[in-house]
Amino acid sequence: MAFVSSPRDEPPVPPWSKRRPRDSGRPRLSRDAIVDAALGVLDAAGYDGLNMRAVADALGTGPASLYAHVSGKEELFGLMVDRVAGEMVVPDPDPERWQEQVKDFVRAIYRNFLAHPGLARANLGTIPTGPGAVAAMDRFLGLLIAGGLPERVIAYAADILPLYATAYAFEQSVFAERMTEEEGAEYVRQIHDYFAALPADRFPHITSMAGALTRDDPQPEARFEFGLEMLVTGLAAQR
Amino acid sequence: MAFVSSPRDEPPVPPWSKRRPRDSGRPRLSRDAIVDAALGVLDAAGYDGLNMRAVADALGTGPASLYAHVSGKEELFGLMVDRVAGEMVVPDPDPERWQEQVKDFVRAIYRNFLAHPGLARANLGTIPTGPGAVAAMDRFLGLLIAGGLPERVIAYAADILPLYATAYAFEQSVFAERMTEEEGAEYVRQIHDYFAALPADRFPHITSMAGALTRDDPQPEARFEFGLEMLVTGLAAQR
DNA sequence: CGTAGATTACGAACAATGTTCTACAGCTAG
DNA sequence: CTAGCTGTAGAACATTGTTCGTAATCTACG
Repeated sequence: MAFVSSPRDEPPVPPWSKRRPRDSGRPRLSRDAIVDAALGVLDAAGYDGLNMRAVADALGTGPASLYAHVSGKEELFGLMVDRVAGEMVVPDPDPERWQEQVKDFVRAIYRNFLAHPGLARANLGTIPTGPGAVAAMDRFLGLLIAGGLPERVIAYAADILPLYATAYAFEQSVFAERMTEEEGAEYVRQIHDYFAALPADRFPHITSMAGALTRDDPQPEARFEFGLEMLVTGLAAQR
Repeated sequence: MAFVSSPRDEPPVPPWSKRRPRDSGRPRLSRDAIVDAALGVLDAAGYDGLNMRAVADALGTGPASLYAHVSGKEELFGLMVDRVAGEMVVPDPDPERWQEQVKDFVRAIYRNFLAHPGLARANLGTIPTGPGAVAAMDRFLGLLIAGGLPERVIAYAADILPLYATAYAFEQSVFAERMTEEEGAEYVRQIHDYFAALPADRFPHITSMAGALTRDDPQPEARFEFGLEMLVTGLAAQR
């Protein structure tokens, strides 16, 4: 019973299991099947390609049928976020390594949202209260408690660290959706040239730092790690 | 020449200056007038109320007229962000107080985005390159340079600190748009009761920390300040 | 001063999308 | 076997971003 989020007992990794219940005789729909299909559409078509008609098509039905199981697109987003959150594996706390464990958890959030582009957008601005998110949150709190932090600090950190991972993943996925890797590199090059070509008397720092400001963008992970390091360092200072 | 962002020499505070050029004889539209009207609509009707028809109505014209000056909604969002960014005032660097100056700048971003709910959403996932944003960024870099940080650290911090302020403001404004202050307090109370009522054997930390996790939500500034403190502390450790 | 060309304005319409209306099919209870 | 309920789905409605085609206005030049 490691995964409380889902009523199914299957291994949690592939969400494509019951994508098309139409194939067997009965055209039965369900919340789980809809969430599965929606995640499939999201992965295949991105945030802009995720609409109720596309989800219904993936299930071989019409958009109206979804509303018998889901109140609307917003609730569907919430269910998708919770499904992904429920698939997170959080280790048992090891007080000796609490900083590394906390970082690993934040990294996992980041990667999960990158894997499903657009989900980060759905998570921002909600307090996730589904079973999957609650389970992950509880185990995350365990890691912070093992770090010996005061309760108020834990409460703040439990909010701010996931926010950082979500915001960063959101920013990344917006770019990943809008352009390919090569186009992104080309875009960064243009930004670099634009910065370098600005009038140096009015923008002395941007022009002189144009290289440093744009060089590492092909490796966004390094920047993410840097911010994570900043946050956890600041957190450890609160003990 | 304090404000490089706008071609106007008026005081930058009230954006309602040329809201209705229809009143005088000539029905002239302009990018600036459209951005002004859009910011007015955004403040009055929120993110969901901001659409091309509403902006056109505020200018006494039809939606098609806007497309002669603005390529679409996305560009309009970018112009709005840049307008607000250009109104930011960044002090001259004082090496003795660099940490406080950096914090003030991040706070200013946060407040600016809170003042115009929904703009944060438009800023996430873009590298702002308009004149207003570039000017603010350059002066921000000056503050970080005065702190004596290495160049690579400055480049990272210049990206992560605004990202934090933007993400936090985005989260806040989503709630502010969806519910009033009292409704928000009621919602937090419900979350608290939900956390406290969870089965304590499966979610031991959430249940025992339900109070701490939800108590301070009426004062989101404290949480914002805490995260800012974490970041700047971690930043200063990199000197 | 007047005309031609270009720019701007904008009503109308198109396409995409979230959602609801309404009718129908199939299962279950009595 | 019938009544009713639940789930299904085609059609349609409302909203919204955007484009088309035409009219109005301005600018440049003779």
